[in-house]
Amino acid sequence: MLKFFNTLSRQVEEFKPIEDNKVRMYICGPTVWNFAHIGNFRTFIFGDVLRRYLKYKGYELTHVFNLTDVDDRIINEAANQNISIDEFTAPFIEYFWEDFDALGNERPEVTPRATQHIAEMIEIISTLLDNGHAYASDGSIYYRITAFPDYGKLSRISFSGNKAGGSARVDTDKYDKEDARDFAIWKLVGDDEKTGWDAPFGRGRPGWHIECSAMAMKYLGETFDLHAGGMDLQFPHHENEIAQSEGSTGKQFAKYWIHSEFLKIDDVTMSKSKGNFFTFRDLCEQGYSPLAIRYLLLSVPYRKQLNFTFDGLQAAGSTIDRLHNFKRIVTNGRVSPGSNDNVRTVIDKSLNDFETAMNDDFNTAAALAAIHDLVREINTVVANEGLKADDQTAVLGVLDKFNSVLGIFGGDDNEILADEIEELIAERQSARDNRDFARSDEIRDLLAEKGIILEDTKDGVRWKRS
RNA sequence: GGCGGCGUAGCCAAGUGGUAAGGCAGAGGUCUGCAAAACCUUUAUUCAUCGGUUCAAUUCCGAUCGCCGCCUCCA
Repeated sequence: MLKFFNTLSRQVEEFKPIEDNKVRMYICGPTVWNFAHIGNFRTFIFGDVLRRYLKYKGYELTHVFNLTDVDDRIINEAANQNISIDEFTAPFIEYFWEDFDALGNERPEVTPRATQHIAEMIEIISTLLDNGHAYASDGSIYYRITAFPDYGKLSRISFSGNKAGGSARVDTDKYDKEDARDFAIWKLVGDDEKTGWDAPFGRGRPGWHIECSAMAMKYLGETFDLHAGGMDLQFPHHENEIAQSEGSTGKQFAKYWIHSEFLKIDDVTMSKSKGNFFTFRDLCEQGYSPLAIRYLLLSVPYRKQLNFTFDGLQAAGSTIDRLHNFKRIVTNGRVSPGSNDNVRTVIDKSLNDFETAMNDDFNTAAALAAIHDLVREINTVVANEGLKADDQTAVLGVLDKFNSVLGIFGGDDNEILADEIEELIAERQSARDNRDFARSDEIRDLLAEKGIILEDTKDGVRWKRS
């Protein structure tokens, strides 16, 4: 039974989708030209684990992940360069998916773009104008928060707490709004501007939040199961999505909301000014593997701030090596026929612990501990009595299950070596048998140059890629 | 000023009203012609500090200290 923390109710609840076997889920993606820092990727990796676990639980999934290509900087930059928005954003989008894939994420079912859903946004805005949830003022269309009494139910932000001194920052003089909290849903640009879209209420650009309301309801329906995203989006973005969507339909928007926490870097906030702003590619260029980055980012449960350090990344790399080694040893190890009851017990316990942990608000730290327990126990069996054939199949089977959720074992590494290399390995073995260590060391060095590392064990020689 | 989160071994961290998961690093060991790798074992009388409740608190309550996020534009 899957339980997790629902931001709406502020408590851990059992997950019950609207339809028994289907989950409709929306995750806010990045602005396409400003996505690359590692904090964002924690959100995307958690979103990926979320979708994989729902599939693991047998749900048929429709997962919408939007790419924001409407923002002032994009529109203005494209206009400056005298190219279309699509032409401007295409390279950024391609770059994004490369990173997304390299981190081992599955592509969501639907990946809509805001610029292709302007008509749907206009429709919602028209409804909101008609039913009194929006008004035109000072060249823009604003959402009327006083018309939506539920406003603030997600983030529980109390505007009355803002004080005039200190940090109050709602500047009521700046715009001609009825209420300081009202936010723009359509920003008029005037007829002479090239950059905008025609609408019944005037040529303009959509506000930030309306795109997600439009795309979520288009692909998932007016009410759907699950909406996720980073903590930074909880307010105002998600609060405003609710206001717009529920204001226009009168129905509940998303039943469950999940927000993942952000990163600290060496205990301080990540920011460009602090010089601790990393992108995924920065880290790859420094030699850290994508799987190590993935492991680190999901090793701490999503609701905790994760303290990102290079020591931690190094440690994650070692851990990933150990897990991959384990899979390699089980895959390539010699086995005798039959099975071992103890091994079955270990496997069952590990799988049970894993699912219990994931069911408990996606406790990935505890889920990983269940995997490590399995690794240790099975390694001991391999070292002592050796693995039986049926157990080998069962262990690999459970590893596949873990991997289908967490994606940390990478692809199939049951690689076949070139004949020439196999021959060298065999030749070295016979040289060792003849105590011709000069020749055997020579071959070992030769293979090392080719990126093949040999390991002598009591069960014979093993190899791996360096 | 308002709201929320966090503080557990050298590091990253899970967790619970009944006496501390897991990983990394370290130490010891096994294996080995050597080396490397791999594997195994091991590492907190204690959970920021001080009070309180309780038979019992790291876990509940209060205070203090420290750290982080949101409350503004842009997305």
